Amino acid sequence: MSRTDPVPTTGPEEALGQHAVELVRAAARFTQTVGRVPGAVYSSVAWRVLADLETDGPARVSELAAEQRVAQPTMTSLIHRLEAEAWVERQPDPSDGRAALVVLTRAGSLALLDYRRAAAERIVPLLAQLGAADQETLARASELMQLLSDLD
Amino acid sequence: MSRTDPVPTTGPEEALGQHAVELVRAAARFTQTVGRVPGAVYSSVAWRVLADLETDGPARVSELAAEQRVAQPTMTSLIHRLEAEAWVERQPDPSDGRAALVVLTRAGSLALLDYRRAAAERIVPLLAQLGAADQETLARASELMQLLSDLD
DNA sequence: TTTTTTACATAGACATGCTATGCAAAATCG
DNA sequence: CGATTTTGCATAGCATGTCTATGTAAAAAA
Repeated sequence: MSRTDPVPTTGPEEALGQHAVELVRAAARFTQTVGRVPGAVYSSVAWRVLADLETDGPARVSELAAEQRVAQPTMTSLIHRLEAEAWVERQPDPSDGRAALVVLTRAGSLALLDYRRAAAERIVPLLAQLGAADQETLARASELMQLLSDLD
Repeated sequence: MSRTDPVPTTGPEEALGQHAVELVRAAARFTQTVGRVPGAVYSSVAWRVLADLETDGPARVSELAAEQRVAQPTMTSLIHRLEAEAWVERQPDPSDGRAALVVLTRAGSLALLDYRRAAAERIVPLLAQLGAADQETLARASELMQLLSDLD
């Protein structure tokens, strides 16, 4: 198979598809390059779990796995790591002997606060280089991306 | 350390910071939930490397690492995996005996095409549920996220 | 020509993700 | 009510993805 033969491109009727692919690419690249917080060891899933626990209170492992779209064993091992950091605690669920309730600790809240501070420090200078209209566009896009994530 | 003591929140002057954190969170979650293509084994970095090779032609390992904001050994091992898939080839750089030029193969182009098709199939139905104005907002946000990634 | 720098590979560590499977508790069924 | 099925989580085992530290060979500089 030669490297020089052209590969057919998509037709002009698929503008929405190209927008879709472009959006995923841009969001992934943005997450990769801008969204990395210096010194942060854990993935964005970890921080979103902590944020969800802060917002919604204690939750089961399987609930967290479903929310974050990861397999249950993946969430089990993440929770174990967060437990080792003392950022969450595991409590028995009084209404179900099989389940465990994952609870955010104060140390977890503080770690989340530090993470958010570091993320803001990193990104605000970039956003500040944009005009007000573009900043507004990105704010609205945040809502839309959240909405699409929920739709999924 | 109790779990119930409140953690102080940020002041009202930091609206831009909250927007910044929200944007990162939304982009990361969108990438995690919507951007996952069923059956895709490799990370989004892998697909972006292939896309960059397609757009810009052969590149060195260290160039690719810098572009994707990963360490050089990370890119080395990724290129080895892509080479095992026959999606890229390594060619000696005629002008530098140390360097290796990474070249996209036709199989790599086809794999990229399949990936884009699968991604579009996954995301277009979601985008189609939005109004034209929101679709336009997301298209502009794609450009802005790319711009911010480049600024970084 | 010798030294330093550069480009890439290797080693080793750990996080993140998956599937398959095990175990114990809850729920269901006969 | 006892037996079976389902459910919630843990464990095992594997591959990817990421890092830092270090090695090697070629190029560049001294």
